Amino acid sequence: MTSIAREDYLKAMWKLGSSNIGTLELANHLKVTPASTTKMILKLSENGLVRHKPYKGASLTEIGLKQALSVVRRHRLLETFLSKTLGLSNESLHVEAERLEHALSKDLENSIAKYLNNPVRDPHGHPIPGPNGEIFNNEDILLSECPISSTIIIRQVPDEDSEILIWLKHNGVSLGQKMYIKSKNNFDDSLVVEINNSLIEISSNMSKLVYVTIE
Amino acid sequence: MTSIAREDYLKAMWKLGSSNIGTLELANHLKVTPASTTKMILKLSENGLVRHKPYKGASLTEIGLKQALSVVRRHRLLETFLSKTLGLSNESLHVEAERLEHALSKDLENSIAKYLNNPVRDPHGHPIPGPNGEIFNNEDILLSECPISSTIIIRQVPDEDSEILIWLKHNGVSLGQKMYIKSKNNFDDSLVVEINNSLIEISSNMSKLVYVTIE
DNA sequence: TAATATTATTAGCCGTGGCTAAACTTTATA
DNA sequence: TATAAAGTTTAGCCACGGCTAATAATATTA
Repeated sequence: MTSIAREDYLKAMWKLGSSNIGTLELANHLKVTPASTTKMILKLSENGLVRHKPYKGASLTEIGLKQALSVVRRHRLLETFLSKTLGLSNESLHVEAERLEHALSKDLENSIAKYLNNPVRDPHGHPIPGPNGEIFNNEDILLSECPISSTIIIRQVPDEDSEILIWLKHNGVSLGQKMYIKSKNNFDDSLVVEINNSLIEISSNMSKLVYVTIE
Repeated sequence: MTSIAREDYLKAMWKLGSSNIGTLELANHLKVTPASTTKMILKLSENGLVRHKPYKGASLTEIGLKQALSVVRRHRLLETFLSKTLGLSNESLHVEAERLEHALSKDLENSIAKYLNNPVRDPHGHPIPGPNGEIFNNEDILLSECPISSTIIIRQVPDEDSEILIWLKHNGVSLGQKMYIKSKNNFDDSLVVEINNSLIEISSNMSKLVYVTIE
């Protein structure tokens, strides 16, 4: 009744937000056709994991959400585990965890969590849901929404799309890093920030993928 | 074209020996019906991984063998890795590795092998095939075949069937352990061995599952 | 050797999770 | 508001990997 495909759908829905997820949106995210997506949504709906209003969109039920968070937990624990033991680069962590997350038993999940001292953030700074789906209160805000002249600390970077990760690394942007926001370009919303006494420009797209706290 | 099921068939065939593997035998090992097994054998045969003579039995081709050994390598590396990092008990290692082995990328396999310094034996003493299927010359012999009055060292214990593992542990039989073979019962082939100055009886079944070297 | 038991294969079904093509809603635009 | 475009669903196909029931080949044993 659970399967890799189903877990992938649930996780994708969780990533796409809380309600009214479009079939096309979900299909694109999973790289399958909309027809396949509709079919799966109906299946998950029958099983009480998803709410679905035809032509209007879908969303996770409580049970579906819990299962989605279980997958996310396994994913992020695996990233943390592989990072700590093997020292894999941040760019490769995601894709490896993506394959392994479906094969992790509850026992092994528990062992890994214990080994890591029940971490609440993964190597990208993302919160790791607890064993019952509890997620700590996440007060981080998007870099793009920070006021000018504030000093901020990088808290979360994406785990997918390794190009961005490589760009970030190349420009010395890593978790825990402090930056000072110098100015914002009103035309394209790009930022100029000071980091280690040097100035770098951060595009609007980029600044919408990075979460920070204001110091 | 590869899949979990196919990998399971290949690995099972490897375990069952080199040639003329019966459909029923394979089916029982995999806990599927003989009909399913025939079907899969035909598929694998079409793909050049298996040789098959109808009603006569099946065996792995060179390519099939290589793929089987790749699965075995992943399995044994995972057991070694989980044992070293998480300190899992020998009894639980097998079942966890069984699930993960199919989700291990070549990259991650390499990382783990490197991390472990390219081990040639897993925690049960089984040889770990190399990245191209090379397996070191295994000179261990079955405990059941040792002459009386020989001193031997335990080299390999089963990784499945945790009852046996628990019995072994309970009786102080672990890898590297020395024993002296006192006597053999000619009726049931059970052995009496001396281990840490105490005598234990080892049934014939058991002694056919443990590999040793003679000191 | 003939009857029987064992083992293997074939035929045909099922659920899963993809796909394409066609039909149907909803939304946007002229 | 009528039409076009975009998004969604349905219908029907396919490969995979199970299953049962029926048939066929091989082995055993009387």
